[in-house]
Amino acid sequence: MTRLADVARAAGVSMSTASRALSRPDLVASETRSRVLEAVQRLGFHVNPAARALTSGKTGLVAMCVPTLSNPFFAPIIAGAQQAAEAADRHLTVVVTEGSARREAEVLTRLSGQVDGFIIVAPRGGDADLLEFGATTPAVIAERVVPGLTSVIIDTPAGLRDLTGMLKADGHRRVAYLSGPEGSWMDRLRCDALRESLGPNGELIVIGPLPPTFRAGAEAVQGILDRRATAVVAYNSLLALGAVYQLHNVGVRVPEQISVASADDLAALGLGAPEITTLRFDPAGLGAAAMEALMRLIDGRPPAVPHTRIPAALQLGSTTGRPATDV
Amino acid sequence: MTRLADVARAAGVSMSTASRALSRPDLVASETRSRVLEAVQRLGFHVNPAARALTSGKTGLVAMCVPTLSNPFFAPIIAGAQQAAEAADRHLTVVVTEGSARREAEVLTRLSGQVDGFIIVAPRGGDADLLEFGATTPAVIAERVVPGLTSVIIDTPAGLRDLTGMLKADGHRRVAYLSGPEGSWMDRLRCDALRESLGPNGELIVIGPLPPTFRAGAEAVQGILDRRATAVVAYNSLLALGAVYQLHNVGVRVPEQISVASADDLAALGLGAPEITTLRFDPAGLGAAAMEALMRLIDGRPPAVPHTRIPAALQLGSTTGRPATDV
DNA sequence: TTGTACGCGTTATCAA
DNA sequence: TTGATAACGCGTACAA
Repeated sequence: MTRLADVARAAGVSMSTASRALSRPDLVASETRSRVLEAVQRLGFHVNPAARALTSGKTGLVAMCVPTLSNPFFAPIIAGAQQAAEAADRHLTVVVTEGSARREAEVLTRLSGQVDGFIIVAPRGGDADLLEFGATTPAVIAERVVPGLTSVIIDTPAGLRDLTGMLKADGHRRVAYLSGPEGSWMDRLRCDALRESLGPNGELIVIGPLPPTFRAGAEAVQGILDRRATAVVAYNSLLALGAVYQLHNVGVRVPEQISVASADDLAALGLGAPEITTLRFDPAGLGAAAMEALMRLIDGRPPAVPHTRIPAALQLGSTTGRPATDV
Repeated sequence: MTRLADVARAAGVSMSTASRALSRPDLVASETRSRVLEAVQRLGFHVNPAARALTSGKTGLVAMCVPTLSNPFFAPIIAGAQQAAEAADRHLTVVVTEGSARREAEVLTRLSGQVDGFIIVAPRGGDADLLEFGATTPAVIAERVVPGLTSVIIDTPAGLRDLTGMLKADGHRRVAYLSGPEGSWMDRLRCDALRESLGPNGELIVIGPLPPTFRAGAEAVQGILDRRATAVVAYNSLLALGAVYQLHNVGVRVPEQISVASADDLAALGLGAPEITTLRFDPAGLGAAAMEALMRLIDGRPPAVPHTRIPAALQLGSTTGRPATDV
């Protein structure tokens, strides 16, 4: 392993100059700098992250806390963050909190000091706890807004308002919402957006909280039929697909009798075999944006925008339409 | 941040004794050791990985390479490995290779020297390359066997032989296999197991390679019908579910006309709404076993077993049965 | 069995 | 703009 000392010797400068040429190039005469960089190239030098961490306190490691890996929604978010980290020569470590506020707090405590910062995805902890934590450690929140912290979200509520507009225009008034996992902040926001945009003439029937699975979607169908909804909006595509499947099974035609749509897009699972009306967005972009914001925080620069919104566009499928019967 | 020096002072011993009590407990008097451990607990001490890395060369970071995060099969494997790492005070960094042998090689090169070892899941590289890499860096292979390297696999081939036995007993002779992603070593193994256990009187119709998605499963149905298979075995549950869905759509009854089964178990997605006949196993156990084997390798201890097999048990569902028509 | 003293590779402080 | 030097926190000969 070639060390910085070797580079310094080869370039005929002191170690401190060599170090500066790499980490603070602006503080070094350009001629000196190029001599150092040339030596770095020639010797194939890479800084030793451990040694750097020891003095600078920055480990080059960033932690991402996710509630679960079972929900495939998080997969592309992680992948996006990981690529952004890689591009910046950092490592990403993923920790699963199992959707438990307690375990989330434990993880944050245990890891702080071990990593340079956190991306906390869909946190379950209270605003106050998160705010306090974010005051001492660089942290970016994803899929939730905590006033006072940097956050990145996908604007599914806006997309749902578009969706509701379309459903209303099609004549739907009783809409069932297959709600997401318990404790999900984003779920509440989506639910609120639906209820509000449905307006006083509509009725939102909330079914759940539900695990975001195919099976739960199928099992929710009875409730949907009992409550005479003409449209169903599901928290995610697995729920929606399960509902479509079961509606099929019991002989209800989609969309002639009941429309089905989903609030998120699990395109990666290739779930769109019946082209479900859904929201389309860029989850990897969410991950990358969060990582970039976090890196600014770590470097002491202010984040470009405190709250980033990734747009979610309504994508029409074949599972929504005008209801045959008006209730 | 509490340092080892603080622990030593609190326990009334020297730093080197405190250090030994943690890394080489057997070299320390049991009474001293417990005093140190008590102080560690009380002060909430965690070693500084950077400092340790500087002297020991071990970073406490382990990398797990997975082909993709889109396939939910890998999620519980990652979670299992992550928990094992956490239990051993190590970090796990997940890197995605996109199923590309080139990117896989790049990742391994880039990260070696940055991490203590690798868990390479379903690698795409050639045996020789992997063997060469494993000779210089601690590495455990998951879901593939490379002679000369430590590996951990789920024994789906054995499970598939059980499944074939049942299908044969039910009178099936023409079985379609919805094959998995291109380049998957395990896919070949599963395919071979099916063909072999089907015997000379049976016929295996391979459809694919296919992306492991719901949509691909649905789209494969036409081929299944054209080739007059009476049973379908899918590489994973998403494919199987897509097939069941589409068979429904075109009016083919399952299992009366066609049986459907899956070679892996995506229980976490709640995909079992129609209880698909599938193999049941413990993917988190795979991840944990891989991590434990790797930690032995890193510590210079021989792995307990060179090739670990996680059992896969046949789990009967409602999608398989005796075929109505014999061909 | 325990303690002393040094080195790991880098960054930061301060003086030149 | 550059150089000397002192940390950073821990492991480990070596000595006791």
